[in-house]
Amino acid sequence: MKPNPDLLFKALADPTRRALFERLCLDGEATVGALTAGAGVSQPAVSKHLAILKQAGLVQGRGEGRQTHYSAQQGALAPLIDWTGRMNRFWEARFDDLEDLLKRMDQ
Amino acid sequence: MKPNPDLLFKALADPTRRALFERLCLDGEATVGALTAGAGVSQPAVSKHLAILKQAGLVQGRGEGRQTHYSAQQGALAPLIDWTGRMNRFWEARFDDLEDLLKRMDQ
DNA sequence: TTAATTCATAGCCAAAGAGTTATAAATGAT
DNA sequence: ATCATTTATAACTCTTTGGCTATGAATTAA
Repeated sequence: MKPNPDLLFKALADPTRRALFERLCLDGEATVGALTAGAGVSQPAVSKHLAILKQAGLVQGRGEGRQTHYSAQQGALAPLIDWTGRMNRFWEARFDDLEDLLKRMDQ
Repeated sequence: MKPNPDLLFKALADPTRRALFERLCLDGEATVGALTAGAGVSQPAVSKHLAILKQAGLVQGRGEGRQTHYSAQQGALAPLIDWTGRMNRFWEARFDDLEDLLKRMDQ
């Protein structure tokens, strides 16, 4: 239920998968057929990619008749945003230290 | 020189590699030997991972005598932060539309 | 000079991954 | 009831990847 960063990174590492997710983010809901039209791969390939994205918590599928409408899952990127933020923050912390050092040296 | 998101995602998709990068972010510079001690894999494996991280622009190596000091590259995560931000923003846009719709329905 | 240390590269292997075609399962249309 | 459509799964192939050992290249120590 709670998607760890590992699944997210792995899921988004593949360009085809990332393109699918981007499309769902930008254009909203879409059926497998519509997604297959845009992607450069076969329908089974798209279905497999969607399954992986779903497993990672990035998308959800809503069955309606014989077709499945997929959409991006809100908040799914939060762990990624957290992680990148943390890494950046620590770098800035060291940068602040350097600034402090330079300031002290300046006096 | 400008690291595209694909290289970044691919580089950070591997847990060992992500752990190396995290360590460099949190603890600053470290030699290959020191990094190998922490990682659960052989020294050649660490070297290969570092090469990939370097290729992605995530780290840099400073040769000093027979050892190489690696450190996290500042700003390297910017494309990732951009991308996640964009994806999130579009979702929020749709959310705002929904709010507008609900507000209009309310009247 | 010789020996030891540190890192990178080469070469190999097993596992994972992304793609395909074929087909099953479910639904909708005739 | 039959046929068509839509999606998911199965079975397979091929490539990529992450790991290892062995070794080379460069530097430092004895």
